[in-house]
Amino acid sequence: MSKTFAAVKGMNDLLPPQIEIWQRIEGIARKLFGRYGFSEVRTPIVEDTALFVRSVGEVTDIVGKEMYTFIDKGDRSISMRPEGTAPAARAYIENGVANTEPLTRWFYMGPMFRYERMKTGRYRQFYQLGAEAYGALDPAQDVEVISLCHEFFKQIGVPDVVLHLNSLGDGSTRPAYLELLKQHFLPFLEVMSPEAKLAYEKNTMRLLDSKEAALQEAIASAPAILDSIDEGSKQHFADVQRLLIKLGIPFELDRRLVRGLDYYTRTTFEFIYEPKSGENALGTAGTVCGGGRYDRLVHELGGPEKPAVGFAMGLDRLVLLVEKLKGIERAAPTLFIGTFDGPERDDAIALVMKLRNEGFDVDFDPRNGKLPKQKERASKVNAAWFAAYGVNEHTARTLKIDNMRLAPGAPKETVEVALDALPAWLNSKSKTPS
RNA sequence: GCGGCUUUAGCUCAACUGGUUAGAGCGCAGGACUGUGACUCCUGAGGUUACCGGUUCGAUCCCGGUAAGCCGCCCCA
Repeated sequence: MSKTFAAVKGMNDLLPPQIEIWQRIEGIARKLFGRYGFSEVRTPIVEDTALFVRSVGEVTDIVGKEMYTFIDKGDRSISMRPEGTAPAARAYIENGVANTEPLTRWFYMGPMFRYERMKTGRYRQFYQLGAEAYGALDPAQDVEVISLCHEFFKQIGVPDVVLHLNSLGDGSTRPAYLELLKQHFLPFLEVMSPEAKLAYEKNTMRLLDSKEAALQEAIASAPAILDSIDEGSKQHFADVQRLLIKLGIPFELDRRLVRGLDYYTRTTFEFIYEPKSGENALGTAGTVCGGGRYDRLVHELGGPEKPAVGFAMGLDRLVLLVEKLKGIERAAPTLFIGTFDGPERDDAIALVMKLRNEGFDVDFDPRNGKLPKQKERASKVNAAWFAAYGVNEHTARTLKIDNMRLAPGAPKETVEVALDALPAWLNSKSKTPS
């Protein structure tokens, strides 16, 4: 016996029937994002390590300890992308897109890689769907992007996703605010865990979304960044809220929402799954989408001064929710054709292929076998209709087609359709899957 | 990275305080019914009890290690 292999920890096979959920979600995304004016881009899985160090931030966990980094044969430091914003920005700059159009709206979907401790909905190879809008400073751009997320959750059928909103300001007032925060948390240094102390030193704002029990009181009384941001950002944020209300998109102001990546400025938001009743299938990993404005990133990466807003959604979590909430809707053939031994079998097979090539969902059992078995198979794949094709049908040029979606015990329903009339008949049936 | 829990058939789970052919339901395969599914009945296949080691006359059960999965922290989508 030779050794059997298992997928690398944290990386999963996506197989039928679950894959159908992925395809459905991705299909909805392509249509909806397209309608919002966003075009798809695909960037490489790996990038120069320095790209992520510069954009995501050297002290973040993502860059500090979670990247899959290696030296390639040309002695370059390469990293598998841990997120999609930096690669998109790199592509935007490298291809000089800003020179060809003043406003650019992109979306991407694909695998990202982070070496993390696994949990439900959190894997080392995970899938993100993200959007980036470059070139508009106007609050309308923030709101367009948020509206896109909002509508997307609606269309894929995931309710109870709550929009949390905050603003981090344009950065000019941040040093002063950080000083204020440090003052505030100073008396609590003794009760902090080592991790929290580290955060205090390196990334003080992160303390605001810590779940440490000893810090909850300190967090509740901490100064809000919203109170110390610059006037321009305040006005911007007010406009964003006004527009959201106009669009009927509910939101909650969340002063603790700071987000981890260094590049965020002004508006930041998260969509968090918060079911009103019952268990939360995602536990504490309820953030299903995170995003915001990053007006300086493009310039900091060597590009032109271009403001930008974007977000990234974790598809793994959404698939989990859709599966739990709606189950899996399998694609099913409209018509299943049973075959027999004998010369007419070739004609039956030819008929199946012809109908398929004309655009109909028609299936058969390539193993042939007994007719009851074939009909059982038709039932298993949830075919809507079943017809045998043998010598009788071949000479009569007519199929007797049984309805396979009757309630158990209901009287049989059989229709006779001439072979020539099959395409027309299928056309009338193909849009009625129970 | 830290703390805790878990792992038995393809799936969901059993097996008294360690006791010798590890069971069930679902699913899968075949038959009852050689040209018509579902319901019913019968039959069958499928397990080194995650892996490695220890204690014991004897381990699915107790102990240790490893791996994978789950919960919380951390982090984040």
